[in-house]
Amino acid sequence: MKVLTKKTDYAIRALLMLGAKRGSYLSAKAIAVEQQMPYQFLRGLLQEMIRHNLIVSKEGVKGGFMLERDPDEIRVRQLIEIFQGAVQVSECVFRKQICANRSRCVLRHEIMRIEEVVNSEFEQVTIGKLLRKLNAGSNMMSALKKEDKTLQEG
Amino acid sequence: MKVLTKKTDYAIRALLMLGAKRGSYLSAKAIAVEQQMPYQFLRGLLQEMIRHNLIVSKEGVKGGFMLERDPDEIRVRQLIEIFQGAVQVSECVFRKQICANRSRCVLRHEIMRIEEVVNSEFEQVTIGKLLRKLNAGSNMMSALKKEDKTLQEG
DNA sequence: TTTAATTGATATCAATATAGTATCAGTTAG
DNA sequence: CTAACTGATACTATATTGATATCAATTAAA
Repeated sequence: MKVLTKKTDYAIRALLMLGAKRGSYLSAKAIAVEQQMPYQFLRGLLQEMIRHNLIVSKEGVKGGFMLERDPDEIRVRQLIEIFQGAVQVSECVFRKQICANRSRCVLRHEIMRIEEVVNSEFEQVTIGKLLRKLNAGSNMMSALKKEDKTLQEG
Repeated sequence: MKVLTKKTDYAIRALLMLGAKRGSYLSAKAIAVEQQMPYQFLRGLLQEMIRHNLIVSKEGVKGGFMLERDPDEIRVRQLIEIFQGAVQVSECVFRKQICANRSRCVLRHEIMRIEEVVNSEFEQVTIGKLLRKLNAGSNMMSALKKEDKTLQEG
């Protein structure tokens, strides 16, 4: 069971880079190299994010992409919805319809409850929050490097 | 983002049927017909569950499958692990390895936290619990039918 | 004004995962 | 003996995921 697909993973990391360079344009190539992602694949993701008004672009030399919204307003939940579709339990049947199969119903109900838990968790993770952790951590890393060889797990 | 695949969905519902008929053998065919699942596909799932000691089987005429363990000890989390693999975030890298990419690290850490929430939720849902809901609900359904046309959502 | 660095748009492909089917051998109750 | 079963396994189809390729349009700068 995979929580994040490559698309979402790449998209989030691209946004983190854009969030760290707010105000200036960053090219797809620069992101792809830095984050080690397939260039053309990433470009597709960036275009998708433009369509969802998360970022803007500028064509031509010195062009690139720039964060459009406040990083604290960009939620991982939305990114999951864009790139993986909304979290959903097996097939959705119409509301107020008679349950063809009772056990299916009970199971669905239970899963829907968990689904909401998951959604609210992802709702709370924003690009802004991740950026702050990123910054806080980089100091921690250096500190760790000096006093201990044990680094963070990959 | 699909939480349960058909495999897990079918497996759980098959277990619910077996749980409702504890002590006697139920054939794959009976389950497939009642639950409207593809017969051969279901058989594969049942065999997988035998391998994991969740159920036992008897060959020949009047053979079939029977629940091996206490329904309260069969957790949806385990079924997800069997049929969809353990919940995991993008690719796993070895522990205590140096983080090649810091943003990947931070992201992973956050997702792992949510992953644990999801796991503990699914850990708490057992076949036993679902069975009790199933029984509780069937009464409710009849009650509803009498006083109101509004039935449960599919 | 030409050129190189860029995005826009889109087509295609490969790999993997999911869902489902088919077949045949072995077991067993009646 | 036979029909109703499971065991085992091979196969197919479809969908999803991940990735590549191509060409036109735009733009900063030499």
